[in-house]
Order: sequence, then structure tokens, then C-alpha cells
Amino acid sequence: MPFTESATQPAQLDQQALIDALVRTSFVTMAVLTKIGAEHDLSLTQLRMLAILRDRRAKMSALADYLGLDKSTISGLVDRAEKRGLLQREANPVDGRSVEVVLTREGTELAARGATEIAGSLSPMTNTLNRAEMHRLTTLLERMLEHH
Amino acid sequence: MPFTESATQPAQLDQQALIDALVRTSFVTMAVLTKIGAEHDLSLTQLRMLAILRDRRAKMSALADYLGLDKSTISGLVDRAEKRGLLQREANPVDGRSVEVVLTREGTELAARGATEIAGSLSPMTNTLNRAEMHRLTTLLERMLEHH
DNA sequence: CTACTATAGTTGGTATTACCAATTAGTATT
DNA sequence: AATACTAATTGGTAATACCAACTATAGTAG
Repeated sequence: MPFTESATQPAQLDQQALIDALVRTSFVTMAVLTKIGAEHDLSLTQLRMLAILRDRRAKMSALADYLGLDKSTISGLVDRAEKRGLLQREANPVDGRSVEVVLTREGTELAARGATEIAGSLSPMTNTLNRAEMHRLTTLLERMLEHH
Repeated sequence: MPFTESATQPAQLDQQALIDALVRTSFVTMAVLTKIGAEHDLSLTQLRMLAILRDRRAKMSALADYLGLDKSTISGLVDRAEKRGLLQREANPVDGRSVEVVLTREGTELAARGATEIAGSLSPMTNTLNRAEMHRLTTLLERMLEHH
């Protein structure tokens, strides 16, 4: 079941074990996100988009950058989400080409509900650790994320 | 950029921070996997399928279970991978309905190469930790994974 | 041993995701 | 004022993934 391997060096075994654990954890986490999204008819990408728009309004091109997707993909995503009433396109008064995207009240509520459910679904896993362990794990993950 | 929030309880703050770190780590990891897959014209799902088939031959239905997908989706995935020569369908002599899937030599090689590249792409992140920290992180992640 | 039921996969239909190339419209540059 | 650049959309294609319906094989009941 190891996603990766082919390391025989003594020191690299630890690294390989970590990578396997990271990949497996990621798949479990993604599965949780996908499932919760699906319960609200949201793809993982749509869920991410809502999460991004929770804090800030964003231009189409900014969304493409954040999500690592082509602009044309964003057009489609925003189209469908807008048709569902989750968000709105707004004109940028300064730049006539630019389109800004903002969550509607409904979109904001859905994003909040999703966040709560995600926390709820992951807590069985995270709660296997005590507070000190949680803290240590968080710190280690954040250290890795910084260097990226 | 917090994917989730809405926790004000004192003890839950640590948990919330952990969940955020987990989700962010997962997206970074998935982005790496997606990119490496794309370089070999493999979707994340196909990459996972190859990874599963590295160790074992599997029936169509077993693949559906492992991947959490509908059987009909597997038919399509296997069709395309077979057409590319990465794997083969084989009849099960015991059960005439069952179809077993096995990697070809080419598929095995691609899976191995992918695994190496994944390790290479994640190592900049994992190498920000020393060996003891890697070990601690791995242990904590595995503890969580067990309880799932 | 035939008839029902269950299981394993495939097929056909649809929606979504995602890309690329081409286009439209607005902004900047020279 | 003409040219180049940028922002977003449109159209076309392929892959992913679902569901429902179907085929073929296997197992069970009468």
C-alpha cells in the first residue's frame, strides 16, 4: 500500500515513511472534503473556491491563480455557482475588463456550514491526539508549509 | 486563508489550527501529485490506480472499493489505461464474471518512476525537518490514520 | 434440474471539470 | 491613432464520474 518507495539508504527510510504518511493523510483528508462537498452538490474545486471567497472578493484571474486552473475553467465554475445563487459577478469600476466575484449571503452560509462539517468530520481523527500532540503536529506541518 | 473556522472554545482552537494545517498540507501534497501525474498524462485517479496495482492484481470491483468510485467509472479508467498499454484485463478462471487487472511492464515502470518523482518533489518540504522531527511527525500522522 | 436471485462488468446517457485556441472588449504604449 | 497587452468569454475536445439499464455468470430454492 505504500504510494512511494524505492529508498534503501538508511537516512532516507525515515523520509520515505514520512512521505507515505503525508500522502495517505492527504487522501483521507481529501476524501472527507469530497464527501462533504458532494453532500451539498459541490465539487472539491467549488468548495475551495467558496473557501477562498469567504475572506475576500477576487477577480477571475486571481481565482485562476489561487486554484492553479486556467481562466476558462474559472469562467465555467463561476457560471454554475452564479446560476445556483452562491456568488455574483461584479464589475470593477476602475478596469472595465476585470470581473470581481463575491459570495452571496447564501454562498457565505453554505461555506460556513461546510467549514463546520469539515471540522466535525475530521475531529474523530484529530481527537485521537491530546492537546500537546495536536500542538506539536500543527507546528511540524506549518514548518513544512512555510518552506514551500 | 483558513479553510475552516468558527471555533471560539479555548480547547478547540488547537484542534482548529490542526485541521487547517492538515487541509493545507493536503492541498499542497495533492498539487504535487497532480502535477507529476500530469507530466505523464495521468490523472490523480489513474496515478492512484497504478499505485494500488503496484503491489497486487485487483478485480474491477476491488478497485472501485479502494478508490471509492462507481464500477462504471473503473470500466472507463481501465479502458483508457489498457489502451495505453499500462495494464491488462485478465479473466478469472474460477469466476467467469470477474475481471482482474494487472500492470504491464510499462505500467510498472511508469508507477515506479512516478513514485520516485513524487518523493523527489515532496523532499524539499520534508527535508525542512531533521530526522527526529520527521520521525515524530510520521508517528503522529500514523496514529491519526489508524483511528480512521 | 429448472427458476429465481444475486453479483460482476459493461454500456449509454448526462453533467462537470479542465485544457487549448480563438475571440471580444477594454487598457496601455509608442 | 495604431499597436500591443490584458481580462474574460466562447467553442471544441477529452477525461472523470455518476446513474440506470443491460448482459453474462454464479449461486440458491423448489
